[in-house]
Amino acid sequence: MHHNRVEPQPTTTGPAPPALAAGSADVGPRVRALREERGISLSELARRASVGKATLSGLETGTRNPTLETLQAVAAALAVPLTALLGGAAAVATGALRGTAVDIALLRVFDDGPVTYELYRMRVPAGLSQTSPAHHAGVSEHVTVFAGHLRTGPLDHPLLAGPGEYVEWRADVPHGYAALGGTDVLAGLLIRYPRPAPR
Amino acid sequence: MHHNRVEPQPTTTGPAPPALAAGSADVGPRVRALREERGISLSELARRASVGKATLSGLETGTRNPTLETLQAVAAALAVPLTALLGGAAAVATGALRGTAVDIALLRVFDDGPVTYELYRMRVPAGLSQTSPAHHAGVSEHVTVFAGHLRTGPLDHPLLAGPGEYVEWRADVPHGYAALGGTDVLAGLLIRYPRPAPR
DNA sequence: ATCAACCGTTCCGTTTACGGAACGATCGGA
DNA sequence: TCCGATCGTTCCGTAAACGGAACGGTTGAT
Repeated sequence: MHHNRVEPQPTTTGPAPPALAAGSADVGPRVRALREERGISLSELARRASVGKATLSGLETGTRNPTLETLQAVAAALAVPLTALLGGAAAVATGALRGTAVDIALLRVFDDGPVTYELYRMRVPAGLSQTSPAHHAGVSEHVTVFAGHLRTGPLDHPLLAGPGEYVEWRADVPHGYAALGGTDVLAGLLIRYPRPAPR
Repeated sequence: MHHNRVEPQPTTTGPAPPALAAGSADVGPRVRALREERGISLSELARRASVGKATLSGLETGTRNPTLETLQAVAAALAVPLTALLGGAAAVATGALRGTAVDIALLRVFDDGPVTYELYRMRVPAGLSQTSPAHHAGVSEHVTVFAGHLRTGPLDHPLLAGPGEYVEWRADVPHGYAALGGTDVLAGLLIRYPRPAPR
């Protein structure tokens, strides 16, 4: 590793960042996979991206710590979004796993002044269901179903949504999620928190 | 610029990649915005991310070309996905810079085997419209409208979608986005890039 | 008015990612 | 069986990103 100084922790202010494993950096294997998928050689890709073979070799084998510029050049030569090289990598600090039946991943938090939005991608395995306790007053949930058939919303007033459909409800009561029929449900979930706690 | 050698073009094989404007690298402003959103100082963020103030200053002002490691450390300290720092950056090889009318933010990339998905949140100001050039063959776009009324899709076969509605189309032709009526359109946009399209 | 604390930038020596040029290995065609 | 072409890795000098320390500017308490 590189700049992992031992940090005697002068810590004037903050309690220092969480350890957060370097993680997220299987960029090398990803690039190599994308390249081989296209059936082109390391030399050829280096040529197309206008980077040195040494650079690309070091990137793929993980023995170097590439610059943004290098990553951009390689992504362009592979004709993929730059972000594809960093892929599932995301591994956010906040990554929240909520319960077992529902596979839910926090995509992004928007802090729009007096309101906070949390955007999730949610997958409910076929036939499974899960309940969730009430949130604070004013919180609402907004679900867009992409695949499967979902029963969701307050436990005493459930809502149904199929592919392409959108439902929303006030989430200050206990609510649930259930996948109906034989297919998994894939959906986007947006939770709106009025007047949230900072951070 | 940095490694923009004049390229006498030995060109054994490929015709070399398109120029591809460095683009995509408004990383600095984005980091600064995220930091100020949280109300923390440059010094404080540098401390939390365990990077030098000089490094962070150079990153935010765009006078340095950060390494992946630096970007990861900063993203972690900001508690956002690494991809969020590269955000609208998505300006891919597809050359799809989406211009001024549509305010579009990359939320997340899913790399599911042979396909890449990009999830965006999109806002089209009331009354405005914008067109976008064709993407690669096989690329499709999927829009879920949350608010407002959107006219979108291929220029010669436009689609309409109101709140909660979902539309999709093949994006390998020129297409557009327009907000109808008096309200802004807020929508989720999912772009699907099928993988292998080697030369 | 003074001063300590902090801000963001700039300077500087060290570390390291960079491209080019080697290297041995592998593969086809003469 | 050569042998030229290309493969991916390694070596090397250069360019630049790095962290630390200084800088001047601003703020708030004494």
